[in-house]
Parts: sequence; C-alpha cells; structure tokens
Amino acid sequence: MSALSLAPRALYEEVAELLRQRIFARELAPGSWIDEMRLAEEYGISRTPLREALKVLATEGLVTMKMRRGAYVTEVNDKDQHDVYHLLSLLESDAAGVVAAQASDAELADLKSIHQELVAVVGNTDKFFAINERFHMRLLEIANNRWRDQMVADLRKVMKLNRHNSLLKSGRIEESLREHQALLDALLARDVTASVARMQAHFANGLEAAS
Amino acid sequence: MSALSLAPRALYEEVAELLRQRIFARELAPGSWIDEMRLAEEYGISRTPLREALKVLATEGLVTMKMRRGAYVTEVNDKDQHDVYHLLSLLESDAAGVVAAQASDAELADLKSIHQELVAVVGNTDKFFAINERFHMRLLEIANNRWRDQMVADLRKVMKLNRHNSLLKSGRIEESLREHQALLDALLARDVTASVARMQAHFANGLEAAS
DNA sequence: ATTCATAATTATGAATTCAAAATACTGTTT
DNA sequence: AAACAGTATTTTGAATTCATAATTATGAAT
Repeated sequence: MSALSLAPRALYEEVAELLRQRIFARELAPGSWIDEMRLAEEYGISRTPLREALKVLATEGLVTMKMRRGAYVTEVNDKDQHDVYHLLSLLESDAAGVVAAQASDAELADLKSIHQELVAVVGNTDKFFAINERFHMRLLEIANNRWRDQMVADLRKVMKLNRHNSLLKSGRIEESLREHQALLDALLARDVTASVARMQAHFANGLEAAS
Repeated sequence: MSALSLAPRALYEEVAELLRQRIFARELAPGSWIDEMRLAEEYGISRTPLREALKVLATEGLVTMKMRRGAYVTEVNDKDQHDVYHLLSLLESDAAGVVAAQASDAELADLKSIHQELVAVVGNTDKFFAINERFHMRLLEIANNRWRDQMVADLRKVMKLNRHNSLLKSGRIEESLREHQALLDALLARDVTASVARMQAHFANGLEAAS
C-alpha cells in the first residue's frame, strides 16, 4: 500500500520529497525538532535512508543540523524572506533577459501560448496560479541554465517555509496579468533591457509587504 | 593520528570537505566512479557517514548519484562552465549594487583597505589571488544575504571542477587591479548602477575564453 | 519548595550486518 | 576466436546493532 513511484527514485530521495511536503504543509513546523525514530517507523523504513534525506534537506537549507542534537526545520525570518525573494527576482529577471536575447521564435510562441491560457482563466485563482507557475518554469527552461534552475528551485522551497509564501498575492490577479502582458511584449520584441525590467517589476509587486 | 578538527564538525561534514578537496585537486577526476569501501577504509570510517557525505556533495552538484550504481564526480562541460560563471557574475554584481546602496562608511573603508593591500602585492601573484578572494568575500559579507553567500559558495565549488578554474587569469593582474580600482571608486561614490556595471565588467574579463 | 547531584532513559551518530543488483568471471558452444 | 549462458564476486542500498551524548527522572540537601 506504499506509494511507490513508477520511475523508482532512490529511497532517500523519495523520503526527502515526503519530508519537503510535510514541511511546506507546516505539519513539520519551523523550529520544531525532527524525530528520526518516529518518522522512520511511520514510513516503515530504517533510520539510515531517513538520515540521508535529512542531510539533503540540510544542504538545501530546509532543515538545520545541530551536532548531537539532530535536525530541526529551518526558521525563516522576515529578512530571510526578503533576501530570498530578492535573489529569485534577480535570477528570474536575468533569465527573462536571456530569453529575450536567445530564445527561438518557436519558444517565444510557446510562452505566448501559455500567456493566452493565463488570460483565459483569469477568473479562476487556482488555475491562474498553476498556469502562472508554468509560465515561469517554461521561461527558465528556455533560458537553459540548469544551475540557475536548481538555485531557483531551492529558493522557492525556502520561500515555501514562510507562512506568507504566495509568490502571487490573490487580489491582484488583474494587476499580475497586466505585468505578464508587458513582460511578454518585451520578450516578443526581443528587448533585453525591457524584459529584465518587466520581470523585476513583476517581482517587485509580488511580495507581501514584509520589510 | 587522524586529523580531528578542534571545532568538531559532524563526521559526515568532515568527510564531505575531504572529498571536496580531492575532487578539486582532481585526485578524484570528473567522470570517475567513487569507491565507497575503498574510501571508507582509507579514512578509517564506516560507509555510513561517507554515504551521507556523498548525498551532500550530490545536492551541491559536485557528484552525481546513479541509482544502484553509486556516485561519480560530476563532469562540467564548457556550457556548464559558462552558465555557472554567468550566475556568479550576476550574483556578485548585484551584491556590489547592494553594497553601494547600503554599506556603512566603515564597511566601505574596510573594502578600501583591502584594496590597498591588493595594490601593495601587485608583484606577487599568489598573494594577489588570496587578497582578491578576500575582497570578494568581504563584499559579499557586507551585502549581507546568507542565501546568496551559500549560492556563490556552491557555484565557486562547481567552477573548481573545471581545469580552467581560475577566476582570475594570471597575466592580467594589472588589468584586474584597474577594474578593482574602478569598482572601488563606484562603491565609494555609492553609485549603484556603476558598481553593478564595474563588477560585471570585472567578471566579463575574467573568464578564459570558453564559449 | 528549590536546587543540585546522580542515575535512568532516550535519541543521535556511526559501525556492522544483511539483501539484492550489477559486474566480472568461467566454461561451453558455435 | 567470438558470443553466450550461467555462476561467482563485488558493490550498493538499507536494516540492524552498538556506543555514547543529551535529556529526563529521581532523590538528597539546603
């Protein structure tokens, strides 16, 4: 009855992902200690792969290892939140510039098509979030820098640690859509400077006031 | 006779650092498989902490885990090299902008003082490298974003995987010094845009032609 | 009742053991 | 000699066991 994945990842990877889910769901709350024996028993595995997973999460910054004390979920304060968001903005803005400069016409058309999906679901917040996410992912994919992708993925995980984690405030869907439109226009015009600026603006408006 | 550190890190951390050293020294070459038993025996430890260390290195990108095959040292091709360098440039340039905007006068004076050390050792390549490194480190420290620091540290590790790893070509010490001077001037003038531009220029000239 | 010292318990860190997959080896067949 | 099948060996993945640090519980002294 265990939820084996079909493409069998290593067990420690599987466990790391399960732990991430529970951390993001705040079932494992920031600051709380992680009980190895309890979790291993719960997952029906030994402590060995669980501890390996914890080392991965520690390297990602999701948990913190304390010598001879074990691991606790990393606490992200407002400054951390701000700092991480700043980096996300920097990396994704740069990606937008790269896309404006280097994307093929087909790739830009792809982004345009995703944007049109976005327009189509402007009334449905959940779908809007999902497609918005897809747009950003696709943009990064087109920018074609796996190291940046990894960093963005890690930073987004850290963002999720915070209670105010939405990269997109509800209530500003329309505003967000306009920003997206402006970004898309800049991309289609292959205007690097403008693309960077539009993405920056999109991010600047996106974060909850948390300074 | 083992080299115990005085501030006792966790064993897996210790081992991870030892492995990094050997990877950077190309004693463990890119593409080569890592023999767990051999290394564990060599270090006089069990495979358990060694395997934990490998998971850390895998998360950092230095090694790649292959299911049921173990770990091999990540191979970094020219595109990777270029991509990583691009991100380093982006992150450190942004840091320069932050420093120009937010550093205290004392912190700027500190950078100025390090720069003067740099001027003083312009004939000694090794010392120049070391102090140059310190300048960049101090700048990041002043920019005060631990998440960026972590990312820069990881990216620098990956850069070290490549044979052409110097972030500073020898033979262009004088040129590099001029760039540093220009950067420092921009910082002292608290000119954000210029500081970013100067740091970008410094990086643009720094990488071996590898595109 | 509070504080301190000591003992018992618990949880972590690391070694060892076990299971099973991948690789290497051997001998046979063509 | 090359290709293959089948076996033996090696190596990884994961569970178990063991050692010890940290915490909790207990009880004496003030």
